Amino acid sequence: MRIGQLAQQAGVDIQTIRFYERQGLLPPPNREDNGYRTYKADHADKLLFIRRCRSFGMSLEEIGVLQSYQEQPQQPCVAINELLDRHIAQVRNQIASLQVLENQLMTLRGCCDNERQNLDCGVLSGLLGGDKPFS
Amino acid sequence: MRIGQLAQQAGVDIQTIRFYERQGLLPPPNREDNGYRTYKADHADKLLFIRRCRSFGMSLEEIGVLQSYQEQPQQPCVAINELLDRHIAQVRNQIASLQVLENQLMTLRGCCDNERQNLDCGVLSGLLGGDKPFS
DNA sequence: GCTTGACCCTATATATACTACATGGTTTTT
DNA sequence: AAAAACCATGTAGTATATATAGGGTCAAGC
Ligand SMILES: [Zn+2]
Ligand SMILES: [Zn+2]
Ligand SMILES: [Zn+2]
Ligand SMILES: [Zn+2]
Repeated sequence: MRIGQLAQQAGVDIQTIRFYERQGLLPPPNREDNGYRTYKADHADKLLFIRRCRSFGMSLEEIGVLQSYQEQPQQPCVAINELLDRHIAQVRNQIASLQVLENQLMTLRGCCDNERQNLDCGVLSGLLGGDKPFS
Repeated sequence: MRIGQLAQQAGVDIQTIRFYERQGLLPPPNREDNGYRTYKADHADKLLFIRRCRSFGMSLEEIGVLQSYQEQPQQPCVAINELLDRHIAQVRNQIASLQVLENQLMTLRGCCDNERQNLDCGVLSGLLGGDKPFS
């Protein structure tokens, strides 16, 4: 299988596959005489694993760690679950931060009724910080 | 005022000020004979405006647009409020995406009880995609 | 006069996870 | 044979800074 086929199969850009190889997430495939990469089913599996982890928002570094766990089948899986727990905690932190931000933004938005000049815009005043609409 | 003073006053790294200047968000200040930048109160105001916008999660590009509105005091402020509305909508989209992700992650987390080997870890199986715990 | 430390300058590299381009070689199709 | 499609490497771009390298400037103390 050449890189274009693999890319189409996995729904990934060709460049992305080469990028994962450079990052050490995909092992370097064999090369044909002309230098073309040739992949086997194993590579396709690994690529799908990466993409699946990415769809869960994991970083490439986290994915690399998970791969190393995969290569130690006898080890207790506590480390895997801890990694996932940290990842979930981080997602929750992001959500919480964004919710705080959303509230601040709505307060700011409430400072203008949309029918003024830029000079008197409550939103712009709020951003300038002169009058403080926030406690 | 030199760059170090301005940085301390605004609670910003010196590099960040130079970075904003390169990005066109801060006007190039005058230089002393030795090449040192000298700032006035106006610069401090502009820097605080940028930082305040950043604390609301706005991009540097959005901030640039807001600055251009600021320089047109007579224009109706509708554009400002629309920019803010778009920004709020984007924050809400991010929150929604992250909440979907959080649910998926919790489902995945429920696939393992923490007391197995990596080989049998439900989390790892879920990431490998062989058995599909998701609809 | 000289050293030390604090401050300033530019230019470049790093982080993330790709994506796009430039340039050139190879294969396949027409 | 020519054109289209594919592959290769290497570079640069995205966003928002932060960090480092290597060097110039300035004020104080000895
Ligand atoms: Zn994570
Ligand atoms: Zn307004
Ligand atoms: Zn925005
Ligand atoms: Zn497990």
